[in-house]
Amino acid sequence: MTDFDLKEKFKTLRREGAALPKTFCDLGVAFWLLNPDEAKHEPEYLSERYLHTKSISKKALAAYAEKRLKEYKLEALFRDVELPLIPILAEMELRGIAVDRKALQALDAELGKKITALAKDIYRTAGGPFNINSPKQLGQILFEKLAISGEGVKKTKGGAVSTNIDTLMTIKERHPIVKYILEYRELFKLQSTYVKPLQELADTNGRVHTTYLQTGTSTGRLSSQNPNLQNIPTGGEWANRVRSVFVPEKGYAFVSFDYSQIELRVLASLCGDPQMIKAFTEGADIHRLTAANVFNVPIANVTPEMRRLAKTLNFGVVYGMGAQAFAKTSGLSFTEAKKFIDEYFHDFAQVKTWQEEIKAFARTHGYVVNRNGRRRLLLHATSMFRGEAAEAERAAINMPVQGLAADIVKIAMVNVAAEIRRRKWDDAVRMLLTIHDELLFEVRKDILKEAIGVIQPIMERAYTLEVPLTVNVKTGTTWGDLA
DNA sequence: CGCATACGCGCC
DNA sequence: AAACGGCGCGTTTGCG
Repeated sequence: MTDFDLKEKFKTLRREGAALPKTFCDLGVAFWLLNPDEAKHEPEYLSERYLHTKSISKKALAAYAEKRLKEYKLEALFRDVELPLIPILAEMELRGIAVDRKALQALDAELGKKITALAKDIYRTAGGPFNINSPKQLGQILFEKLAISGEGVKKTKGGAVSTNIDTLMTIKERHPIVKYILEYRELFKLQSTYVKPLQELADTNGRVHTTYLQTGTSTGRLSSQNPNLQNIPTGGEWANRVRSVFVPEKGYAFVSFDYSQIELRVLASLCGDPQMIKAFTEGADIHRLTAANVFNVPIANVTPEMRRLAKTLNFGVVYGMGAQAFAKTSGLSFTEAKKFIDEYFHDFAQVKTWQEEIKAFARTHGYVVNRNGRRRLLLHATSMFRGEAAEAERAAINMPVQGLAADIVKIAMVNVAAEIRRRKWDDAVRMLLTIHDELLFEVRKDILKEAIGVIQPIMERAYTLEVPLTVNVKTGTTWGDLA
């Protein structure tokens, strides 16, 4: 079977109780691999774009895709990872994940009361009602009507005063209304983005079914929509209440498996930095190591504050962060931030070397590839607009890292699914969600321990890097209380 | 009225 | 002066 959007077709077949084809080829996925930034993957568009004809021939498109996948050395990734993933995603989407509708209803009501009360506080303090959800109106109230000092407050792209979290935090002590706004924002966000939609989207069995977009990112990751189950709040009291509405079926427990520092391990492997490799190989705390290096202190003398900064630095490096951004997220001055970044690249020189190499590659070739041949076009790498070129360079630095991490998770999903099938655990061990570096399962309680013993090593051996992959396992009775 | 955009914010 | 990679989605606002 050769077609576009096979996942949807597989779902239909499964709903009808029909068997899935043994061999299949998804042209949408194929063309996405060839150029993941291509917005459209419909046959009409692709025929015209690549075959220069208005007539649509799946055969011709398939032949073309096959030729190009071979040329780009993407066949293995396509055949062994992306294609086998399709029926797995179809199964996950069909299965869905259960939400506790009573708990959602109660949370909705509770949030509603809190939000109403906060709105009253805000109107009273502001001297009259306005639309708190309108950044424009809020900005006028804060900086004109209440005349709060706008010192140190950034403007938005459109030129208006920003009212985002950062702004509100900096002016928090300048007026009592600000802390009401902050709390209102948090609760309104939770209610409107999560609590209300989840109730709408739950089916008659109380399960919500996300849709995974296999061709939705430029780096190789999956994305999730309608609802997006990859951005459910985590941490914080209210966020945890939201997460806790996700529950396993009766007789099952949730088990989550998350890769520890997968992107940093990938980075260490790609650049071959001896210190980083040693740290991961020995199971050391990478953020402590970084802190010890950039602060020039022994590991034992690293304070929590030093570690916190080092952690920000480590993540930032993967994204191609500059001093400005580091200063902003860390609270350091620009000069201090720059000093630490320079120190970081001095201590981890191979990271710098690798970044320069990949940037040069992007400039020379107009694209980058990761270890599995996954590619991303970056035609702006040679742009004469500095901002545009810098953006492409950051993408060049990030894609091989994020993309390889994505490959590893996908390979793990394929291998785990195969083992579940081999053991005839299809109904007992259900892969429910994939959240970039984490897989969430619901597992029948009687085989909980056994299933963990099977899944964890498969994930840890999914891919061979220069450093070990480690997977943390947690279990729980809701998604909010995994331990 | 629907639609696109700006803004803001949730996650990895 | 200088915006760190990748996403999806809510509300508001202005447009046709």
